[in-house]
Amino acid sequence: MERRTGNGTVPERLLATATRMFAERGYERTSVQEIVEAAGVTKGALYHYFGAKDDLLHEVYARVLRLQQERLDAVAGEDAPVADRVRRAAADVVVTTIENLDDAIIFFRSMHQLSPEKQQQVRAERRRYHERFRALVEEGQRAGVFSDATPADLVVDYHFGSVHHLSNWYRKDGRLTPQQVADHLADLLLRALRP
Amino acid sequence: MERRTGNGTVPERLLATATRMFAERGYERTSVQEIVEAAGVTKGALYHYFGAKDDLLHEVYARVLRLQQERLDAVAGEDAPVADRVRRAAADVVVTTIENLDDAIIFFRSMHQLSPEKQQQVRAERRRYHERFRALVEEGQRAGVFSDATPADLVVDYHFGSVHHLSNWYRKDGRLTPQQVADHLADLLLRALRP
Amino acid sequence: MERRTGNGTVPERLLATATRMFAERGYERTSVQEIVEAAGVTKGALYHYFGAKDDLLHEVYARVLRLQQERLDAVAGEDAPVADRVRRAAADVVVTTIENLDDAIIFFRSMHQLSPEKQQQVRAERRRYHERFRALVEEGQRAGVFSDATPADLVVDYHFGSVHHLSNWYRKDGRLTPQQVADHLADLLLRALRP
Amino acid sequence: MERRTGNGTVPERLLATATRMFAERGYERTSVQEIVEAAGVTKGALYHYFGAKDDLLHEVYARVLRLQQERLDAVAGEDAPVADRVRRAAADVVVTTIENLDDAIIFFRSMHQLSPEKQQQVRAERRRYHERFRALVEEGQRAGVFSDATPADLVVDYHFGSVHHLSNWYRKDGRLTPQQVADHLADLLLRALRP
DNA sequence: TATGAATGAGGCTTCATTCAT
DNA sequence: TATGAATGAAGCCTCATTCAT
Repeated sequence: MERRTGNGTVPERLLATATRMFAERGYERTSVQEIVEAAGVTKGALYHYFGAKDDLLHEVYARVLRLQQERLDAVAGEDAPVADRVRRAAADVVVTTIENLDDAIIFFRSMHQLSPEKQQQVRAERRRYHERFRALVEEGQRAGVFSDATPADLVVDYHFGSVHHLSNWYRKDGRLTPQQVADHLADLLLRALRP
Repeated sequence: MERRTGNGTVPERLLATATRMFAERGYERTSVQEIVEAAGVTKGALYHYFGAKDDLLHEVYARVLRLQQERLDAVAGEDAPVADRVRRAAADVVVTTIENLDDAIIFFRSMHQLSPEKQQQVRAERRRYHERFRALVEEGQRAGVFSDATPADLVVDYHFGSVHHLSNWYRKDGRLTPQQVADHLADLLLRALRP
Repeated sequence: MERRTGNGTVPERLLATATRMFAERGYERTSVQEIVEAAGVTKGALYHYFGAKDDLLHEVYARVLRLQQERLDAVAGEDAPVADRVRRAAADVVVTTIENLDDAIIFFRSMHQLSPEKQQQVRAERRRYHERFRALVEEGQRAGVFSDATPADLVVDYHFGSVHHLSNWYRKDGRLTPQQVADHLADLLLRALRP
Repeated sequence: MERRTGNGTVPERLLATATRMFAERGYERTSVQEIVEAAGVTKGALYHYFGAKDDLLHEVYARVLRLQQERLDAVAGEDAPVADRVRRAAADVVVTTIENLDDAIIFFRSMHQLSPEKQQQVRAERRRYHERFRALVEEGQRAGVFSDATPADLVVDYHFGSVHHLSNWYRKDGRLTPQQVADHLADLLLRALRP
């Protein structure tokens, strides 16, 4: 039976603590000892639930990827004009990224700390996400609602660059709400795609 | 007098080696021992020229920042319509980023490994660059050649996100040349800014 | 549970070994590597119990200070004429210093190797000891059993100089027993204090 | 020809700088690099004049020992009652110690940093000094002007303990002048020796 | 006389992981 | 399920000394 001493189960607490600390100081600068102390458990407990330190990191990636893929699949599958779906997908990924900014910071900074196999796996899932988004853009280009001056691949990378970059500049206490930022960035994308 | 064994002076060789290795495996996963072995010198020699491991990292940043600021200042100061200058600046930063992709990979991934003071310094210089670029966009907005639907700040972050992101997807052996990528990305920016 | 291989627990063995080696060769000339080898454990074990090399040194100081303060407090609080109490305190500190000569050697030679904070702390406790002893001398001066030709402060430093100096000349195999040395030194002090 | 760039010749400047730094931070915590920088010369220059770092330390010892032996020989050889000569010798060593407090700090703290041969040599010269002083005390004991309750050896160590200890408590800005301290300490010694 | 780049050995500390309990 | 003492490898850095110039 899982013990509960703070909020959530032990593995949940460990993952939440690790996420926060990895985002604050970086993966390599956060020791296992510090994580277990902050989570209020012992090393033995951590190794009971996670085989290695980088399993914690991998869990963060898995969580982010799962969430974003689900959101994209949902939006892409809606019954709406393609331009609307692209706009909503573009804005949605901004909002969820901001809402999980710690995850995003880790995501774009620590991937090379994963073991090669796990990196491979993460890259494959990211590609799947990219492909899905690209398909949406291409659908719009074929339909003539988007300019096809720029290859869809590049368009996707263009937009996702700005999403990654959020972790470098967005501040919770800034003057724009997550939704406002999302609307602006989606708007820039749509304007760039105007025929 | 500086000794030469191999190409360049010892500090040059150390910096070049470190740059390559930091880009390949990340700063934390590259040991000082590995750097000096690859550069063919001893640890003592490294510490004769660099006070600490993160001085090597700081040098990479200084080099990138100096180069990009110079290029931007040159382009921004030209005697040409503002839209042309923005397009050239936007494309130029893409080309120089691709030409120094190792630097870029390091730049966007390892800044938090710098000591707090060095981070401060780098952040200040980045801000200066950002401000210069933003001023250019605002100039275009005031002149009416660019839409002012989006705050100039956000526009700059939008574009620079895509520049940062280059280090995640651009491959030297891909099908687009650096100049082609640059033209596409600058074009996307300009299209997004159309009134 | 604490492991035992040899005499005492691991931290006890480490401290005993370090004390001996610091006294023999000095703190700076004793490496952590040598300590753990002599104690039959690994470096990791040492750092499991002591946060830094100078924690070992600090422990020596803490032990000496605690012991001497306890002895002084006990003697000073006795119900006996003040001259007797001073004589006993003066002799007692000589005996315990000789009985812990390694500690004493370290004490008077290595204090400046402690971190500034730990030095501060040690200094504060030494002062407390000094004050207690000085109060005793002043009591005798006020009572007229001691000459007040010399400030009590100086008297205390005079006597303690000879205690410190023991670590420079006393040899276990010399012709005087610890008690004989103690009696002589206490006698010198009391004779110097005769009105 | 010896170059002069600051005050004194290069070797003089080096020795003066090293003395100050050894006293302030300790021998081991002062690097050769720091000494040469503070003295305004280069490493090559230091090694031109001194064969090794610990030659600097040895010079400090040689200087102290030479000076004190000269003073003691002069006082002891005077034509005056033995009690007066002892009092003057006892006071004189206090004054010269305070006047060269840096030397004294080093002397009583760093001897074990010398090479074994140099330690041996220093010990031999100290013994010579000790013997001369002891002879003086014994002369007084035989003459009946001093009590012989305490062995002369112990009397000398008693007094010299207080001299060593000066480096632990004496402050230039304290309320007693060097001469006052010297008089008090010599007085304590003479009072202790009263028959 | 002096330079200062370079050496090479060694110093202290950190840390992910294991394992007997 | 968990503990936490212990391991062992590796990490960054310091420094006295040498030597070609």
